[in-house]
Amino acid sequence: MAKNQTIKSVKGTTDFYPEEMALRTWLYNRIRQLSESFGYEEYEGPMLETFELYAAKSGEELVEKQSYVFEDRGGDKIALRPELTPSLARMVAKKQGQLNFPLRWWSFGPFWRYERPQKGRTREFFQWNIDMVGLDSPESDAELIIIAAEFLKGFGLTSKDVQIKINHRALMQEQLVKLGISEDLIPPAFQLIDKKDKLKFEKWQDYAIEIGFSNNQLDQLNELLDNKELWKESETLSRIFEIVEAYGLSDYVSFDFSIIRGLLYYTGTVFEAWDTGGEHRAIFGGGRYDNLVGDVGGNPISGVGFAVGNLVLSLILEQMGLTPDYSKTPADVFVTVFSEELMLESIKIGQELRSAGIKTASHLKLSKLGSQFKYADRIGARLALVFGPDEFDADEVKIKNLQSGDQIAVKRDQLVNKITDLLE
RNA sequence: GUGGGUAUAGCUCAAUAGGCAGAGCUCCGCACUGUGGAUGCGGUGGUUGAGGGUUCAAAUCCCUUUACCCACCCCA
Repeated sequence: MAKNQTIKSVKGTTDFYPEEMALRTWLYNRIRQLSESFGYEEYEGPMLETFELYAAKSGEELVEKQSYVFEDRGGDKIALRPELTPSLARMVAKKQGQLNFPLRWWSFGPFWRYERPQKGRTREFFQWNIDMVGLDSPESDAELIIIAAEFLKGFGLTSKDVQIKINHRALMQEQLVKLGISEDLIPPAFQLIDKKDKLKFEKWQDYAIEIGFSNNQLDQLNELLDNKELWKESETLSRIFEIVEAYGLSDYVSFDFSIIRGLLYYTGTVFEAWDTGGEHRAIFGGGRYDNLVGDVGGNPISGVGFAVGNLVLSLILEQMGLTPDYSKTPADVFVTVFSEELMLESIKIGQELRSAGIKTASHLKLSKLGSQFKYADRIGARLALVFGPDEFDADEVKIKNLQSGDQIAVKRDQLVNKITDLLE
């Protein structure tokens, strides 16, 4: 079939063929296990939300340019969710009186952002979100950072491969005020700091002057950015580092005054994880948000959490050879068909094995034994069964080990036991 | 939204200066009608992304267009 005749997939979406799906499921299972080990419960929000939910607080770029928005048949403005935290806030606000705080919740699902796809970025992607809502303390910030570090460590990534960089928005604000930066210059100042590593130094300085920094303030800002001990000025960060150290994970976590986070709703601790080579974009990002539940109509309640996309993480893991081998074994046992007369009996044999909990695929048409073995080998089956006239007369089934080529005959009534033994 | 690159068989890629569109792998068949992987032989598979132009002749040169990739922006 000619390529230009196949119907195209939607730009920026991913087809999960069995191999890719195996990776996704593997990732999901690790996430579930880790989340549950810290006592977090799985939840899920809708893929569709009102546009209004994001309009307030998610940040202009994300809402105005990157959201999939459409009008439904009733005329309501609907968005495909570009992130989960607002949905979480909405769900918490809705049942606020009935929930046991602090909540420890996690989720893994699809998100959509209308962007130009490139390496580590697609329009449809998956995210792990994990949040604690209803407890505002350095200890709760630290727990999320610990989970993040354990997550990375669990894959075999070392502190030399990845780093979690943390900062605190209140600390930044304080320090900027100390420089005599006026209230309305603070948001642009955050942007400026965010751009420090992205622009050439001279350009960055020009930009600073342009938004209203004095030369003196600029010098002082540079001093701030070079100050690796600045976190000591923040009680919260000090406590977080203390706890992280108690967990033996200090290597993974470092202070970085340039971590800002684009989303507007973060109010306290903010953190991101990066590969130390600086080759990829951020692996995850998160932080504390004080006002979000209040913003969607609930009583103000604080939360902290982070989101990990599947793409950058997968790229890094694959690059470092930390993904599992996908030994493709959809079926451990493959039952061949010898002849028209014996086909039903072969299918029955397959059914017996399945009843015993053995993953079994049956051949469903007459064809040469050779091609049946070939197929069995290709799908990764470990054993192939032959049931022909000779076996029928002797009340036996032949079991062939597809790796070694050895073949044995067993009595029909011992087949399940024998195969169970062989597969162990 | 801005900039760069690529497009030839299912996949990876060739095709001198414009001159018969090819190879490897895969797939299918046979050697091997009760046994897969190895080997050998044979075969299927193409409107060279699409549309137009120049030319005796276009995968190749020109124009238009689409898709994909990469970077910026932004972010997971």
